[in-house]
Amino acid sequence: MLSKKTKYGLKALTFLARQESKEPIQIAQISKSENISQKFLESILLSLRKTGILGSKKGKGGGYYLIKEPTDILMTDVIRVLEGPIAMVPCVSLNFYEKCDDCPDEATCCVNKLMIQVRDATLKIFRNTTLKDLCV
Amino acid sequence: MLSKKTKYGLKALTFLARQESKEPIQIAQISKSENISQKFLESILLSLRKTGILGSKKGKGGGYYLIKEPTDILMTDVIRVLEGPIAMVPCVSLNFYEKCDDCPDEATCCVNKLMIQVRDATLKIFRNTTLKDLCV
DNA sequence: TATTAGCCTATCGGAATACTAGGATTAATT
DNA sequence: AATTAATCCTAGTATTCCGATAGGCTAATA
Repeated sequence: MLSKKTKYGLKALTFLARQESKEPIQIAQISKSENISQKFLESILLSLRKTGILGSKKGKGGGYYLIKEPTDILMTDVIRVLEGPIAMVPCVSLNFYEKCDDCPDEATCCVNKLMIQVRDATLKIFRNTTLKDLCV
Repeated sequence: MLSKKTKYGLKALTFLARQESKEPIQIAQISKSENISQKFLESILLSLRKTGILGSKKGKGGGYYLIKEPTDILMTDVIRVLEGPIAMVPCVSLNFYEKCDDCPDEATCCVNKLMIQVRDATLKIFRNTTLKDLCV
């Protein structure tokens, strides 16, 4: 299940990508337009800034803005920041790999093989989708 | 993230599918072979029985067994019983649809469109995978 | 210097997850 | 009939995570 954090994050990013000018947009404005709790959104945007997807400006007239062009922002990056691993099981995660403690051997694990397929299919979509594609 | 319930359930089903005879297998045996807490496994197998994927025999010499051939047991059915919705968001779920309360219009929702793609890709895999495929 | 807006940490309630306990029930064996 | 072995079933618990909130701090602008 997709977390609200990810959902809200994607909505906020899309909102920013739809702006014509590149002036900073305030949290309050995004929060109202997209029906998102302002304080919660605040923490989401903060994490997007810390990972280099968003830029921010403090003080009066401040807000958040996209650092890169929407066509250059890949879903793989966004999802990994917001949701964490794309894989459904740590033992098939490319970026967040962890061995299962109950599994003696990954090579013969039925779950492992199935989840690799799912991971690859999902990755294929996220790698081929940019923020621009979400704006349509 | 895949729940342990689903993971254990898949392992147990695969274990049963690998058996040569169709005699009932006891929970204790599966639990030991697959490193799964017996009591937890008990509740998982129970739900698989209630949804018609497994059969059981009570009393001495009892246990669980597959009702259908492994080639006739689809991942779509197993996953839906164990994990619930395959979709990552209720608003794109085929079997567990729910409207989002924060979304005014699904047609223009950026998350919706993306998650439909993911759902379809995942469904395609689960529809083309049977329990037999997991046994290899 | 006053105001605005992001920065940051801490916390909290509720829901879901991952189990666990213990008795009831059923069936085979002795 | 008694014993044993297994599932059935309800309930409960411990822990973790999620979504959200509170409140002060810092930086930038007017």
